[in-house]
Amino acid sequence: MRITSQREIILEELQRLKTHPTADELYEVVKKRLPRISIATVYRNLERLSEAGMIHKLEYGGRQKRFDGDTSPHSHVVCVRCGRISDVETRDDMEILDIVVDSKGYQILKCGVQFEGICPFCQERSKSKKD
Amino acid sequence: MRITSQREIILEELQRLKTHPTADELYEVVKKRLPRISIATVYRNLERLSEAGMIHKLEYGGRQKRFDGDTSPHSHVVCVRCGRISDVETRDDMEILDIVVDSKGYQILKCGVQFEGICPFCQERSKSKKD
DNA sequence: ATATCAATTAGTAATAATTATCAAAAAGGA
DNA sequence: TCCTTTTTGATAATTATTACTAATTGATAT
Repeated sequence: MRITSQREIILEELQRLKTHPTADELYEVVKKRLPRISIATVYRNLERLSEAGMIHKLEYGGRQKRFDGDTSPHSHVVCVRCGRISDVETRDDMEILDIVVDSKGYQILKCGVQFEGICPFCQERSKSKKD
Repeated sequence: MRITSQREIILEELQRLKTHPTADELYEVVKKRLPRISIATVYRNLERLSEAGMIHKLEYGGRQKRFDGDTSPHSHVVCVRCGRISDVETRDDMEILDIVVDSKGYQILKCGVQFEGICPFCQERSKSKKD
């Protein structure tokens, strides 16, 4: 993957923001440093960077994808009204109620374990395509 | 909320399916019993029914929303490739590894706690609108 | 430093999913 | 039955994202 100024700055700005921005929110920020950048470049690079594991794509809440420049393991809280995402601090010594109370002012409605993986159909598809 | 045949059948068919269908998948199923139904009616009712808490709207994975007619507490596994969602059995006597192994053939990549709530901004907005 | 060539870009068109609009139809009382 | 409000079907509009293409750029070999 080649290094371009667009790619570098998109990554830099995403890592600096702690807000889990949408593609267009990040576009507005990056545009201040690269006024001629295209929104398509932002989408493309967010996709490539997340494929490379350098950032995380968050597909919870709302219809817009959000992105996280912090790839260290941590939990999120999603606003069911506006789709905003914030980090939730979960240390080993914390009770679940401490987490809920300490959750950045969010009124917590629900919490649960979320699994991500590859379904049997997509596994089968990968095998036949040998990728 | 008035009872219409469209609303009844949408709810019935969603509760019968265990696949967490998208709106258009459910539309195809419902059309067999109500051939003249509009896709907009399906979208509208899924929204109303989930506001009423009679079904759950699942906004994980992929760009299409999925819906669950089973409102009892349970966990999900999301396919990162195709967005398919399946239930995950999590009994109190199960170790996390049992869950992972027993997860309907999914190859589990990630699991973590997911919180949902209302962010401070949306709480404030509710107050001023008095709803 | 220059030539080469695949990767990447800007700009924009196309697509996909969902929501909005509106006149007509149906629901649930009075 | 009549009346009012909700809901519907059909379709237009919107939103978010992806696809396309000619031009540009980055990395490498010369």
